[in-house]
Amino acid sequence: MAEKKIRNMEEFSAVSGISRPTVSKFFNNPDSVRQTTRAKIEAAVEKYDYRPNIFAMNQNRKLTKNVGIVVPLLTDPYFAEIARNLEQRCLDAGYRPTLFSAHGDPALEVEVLDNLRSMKPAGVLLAPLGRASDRVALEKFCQDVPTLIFDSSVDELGLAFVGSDNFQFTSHITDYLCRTGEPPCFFEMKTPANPNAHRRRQAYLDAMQGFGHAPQVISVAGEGWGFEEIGRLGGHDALANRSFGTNTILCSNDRLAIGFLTACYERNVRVGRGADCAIRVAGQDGHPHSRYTCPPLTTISHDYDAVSKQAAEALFAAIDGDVSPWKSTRIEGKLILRDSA
Amino acid sequence: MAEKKIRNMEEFSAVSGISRPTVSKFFNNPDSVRQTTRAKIEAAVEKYDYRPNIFAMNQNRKLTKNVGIVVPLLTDPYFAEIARNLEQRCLDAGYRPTLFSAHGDPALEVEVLDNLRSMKPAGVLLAPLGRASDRVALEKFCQDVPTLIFDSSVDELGLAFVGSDNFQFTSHITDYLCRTGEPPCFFEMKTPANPNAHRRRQAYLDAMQGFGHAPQVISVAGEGWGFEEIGRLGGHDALANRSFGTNTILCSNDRLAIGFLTACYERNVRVGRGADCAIRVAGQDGHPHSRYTCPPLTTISHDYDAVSKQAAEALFAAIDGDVSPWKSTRIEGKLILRDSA
DNA sequence: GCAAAATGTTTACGCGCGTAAATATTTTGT
DNA sequence: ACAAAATATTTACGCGCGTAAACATTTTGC
Repeated sequence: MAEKKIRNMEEFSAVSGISRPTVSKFFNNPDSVRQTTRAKIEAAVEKYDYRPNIFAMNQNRKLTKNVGIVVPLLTDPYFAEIARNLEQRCLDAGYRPTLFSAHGDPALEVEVLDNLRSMKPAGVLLAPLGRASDRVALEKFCQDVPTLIFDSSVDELGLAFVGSDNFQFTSHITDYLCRTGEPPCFFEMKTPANPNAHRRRQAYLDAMQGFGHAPQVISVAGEGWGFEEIGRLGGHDALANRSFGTNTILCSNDRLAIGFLTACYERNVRVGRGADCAIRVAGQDGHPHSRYTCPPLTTISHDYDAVSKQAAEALFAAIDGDVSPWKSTRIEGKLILRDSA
Repeated sequence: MAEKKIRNMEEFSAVSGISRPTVSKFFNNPDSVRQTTRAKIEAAVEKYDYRPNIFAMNQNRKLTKNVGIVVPLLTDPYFAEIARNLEQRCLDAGYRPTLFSAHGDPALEVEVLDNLRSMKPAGVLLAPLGRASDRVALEKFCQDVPTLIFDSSVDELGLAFVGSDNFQFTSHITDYLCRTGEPPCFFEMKTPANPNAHRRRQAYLDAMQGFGHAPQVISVAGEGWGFEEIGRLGGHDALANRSFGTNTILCSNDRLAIGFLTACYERNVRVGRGADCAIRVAGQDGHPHSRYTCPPLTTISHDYDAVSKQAAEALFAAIDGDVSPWKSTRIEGKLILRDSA
């Protein structure tokens, strides 16, 4: 290092002893040049700390190495965690990931996609807002940009869908709850943000029927993405009105459960599976925080690794020209037994 | 809309009836052209949905409108929240923010900065990893790119520092705890990730001395960014060994406190300020999750709005040519009284 | 060792826009 | 209404790199 500063690929090609077009090829794909020349170029890169100008690079290439990662709400640790996972996979595959969040706002989601479009991304990993999304805008975007939908499915949008198997999630945990105590009531938002919630409710109803139990769904009011507060307030109401027919509550998701646990605490309702406990509470998602509630929350966890792996690989395959038809991949969750149920 | 597609600024200038250089000026700064021409261009933008190619735009401009926002760990809701705040302010000011996370890894932090450099950002808002950061790399970066440091100060790095007043944080909450019950013990990590922790410990020691109480610091082992688990494990140890001289625990930060509360729960230690409670626990940060612990966590909260506002404004001022000398702005926190203490 | 295949070099052009200079047109102040 | 100031237009070049074509060189297989 510490040689004179290289200003552009022309100068770099001079000092590296390799012609500019070949250098250009190298930066597009190091494997596209001979091993010996690759070594020479890499040595020069090391020595002169040269990097091609990304703006000039991307200007003429029809497809860049950019990949957009869009989530509905980055302040939700679940999305932050899956985004982190995806980001790493993009990096490992030689792409340049960029993170975006709609922050729960449909207008912002559209804005983000518009912005993304101008980056000519090779592909996009998109977790839509769900119900609130501007369907037309999403469809238009997916027509222009190879987009893989994850977390929350919207019809047959994009290249494919990869997410968790919400039916299995709820079946499995309902099953567990039924076999270890009273059958659960289902605690959910009346107007959930995304369609996974509907699947979970349906899976609950199916599972209860399978067991021959009468299902009971408690739907609480509340809009937006402040799930904990919705769960807390709704929990207070439901507990005050003795809405629950059994002593077991299955929440539609962990954030709702976290709020519900707070309501229980505030009402002095002891939660857990011990003899001295009044109710059992379970969540769904394997939220990073669920380990640290009091009591620690029994839940069924997304397989973060598997979801992000399948999603990333499917997108990369599509970018590389794979034109398999739309399909939906749903990955099973794992039950995490803790003290709350 | 729905006219033929405009391919570049040349074509756009034709249909808008304004010369290309003027159109170019407009996109650089809409206020730099006459109102009448601005209206014409904006009408054409609306009609043809044209947007200049950002790669071509940024190629020749010495300074782009890009702003990087770098945090140590985006999966921490505290950083996610402050990043969201900053992002919005950048957008409002007409910049193009891009979010980055070092994911707790010093090597990744350097990589992020390297990546950022190639984006020729007008400025960067950087919350360093802290102790683990590659000091030399940071300094070099700050020399090349106008960088405002926030959250965690590193000497007199960058343009300026904006963050919370950690001395005030700890003084204030120590004060509160002393006046409402037994004086607090201080619960912290032995090798904290960032320098704020040292300030907090010192502020605790000072405050206790001011009250004439004997301070007691419990430093627990643990590396990395899994604060909750460190707090939980350390909490178990400390409780088992009866390390606490008083019934009041002030945690160095909320995530540590959250883990500590879990340890209390697991050991059947009742937390709160009621007569039937064994200990009081308080945190520091106003973590988004602190409202939903059991019991809800008494803490002292960052003024997210004020920090992000001051940080963003200071950066924008510097970008606009303001060359005021380095300074440190520290913003006071607000006590949030809840049930835990 | 030789021809075929693979890879590299030379040359040349274009991408879409920033920007400078000279000139033309409009707006402003009085 | 007129000169001065402000703003637009015309013309032209350059940024740094992608990429195509024709050609030269190296590598590979047998």
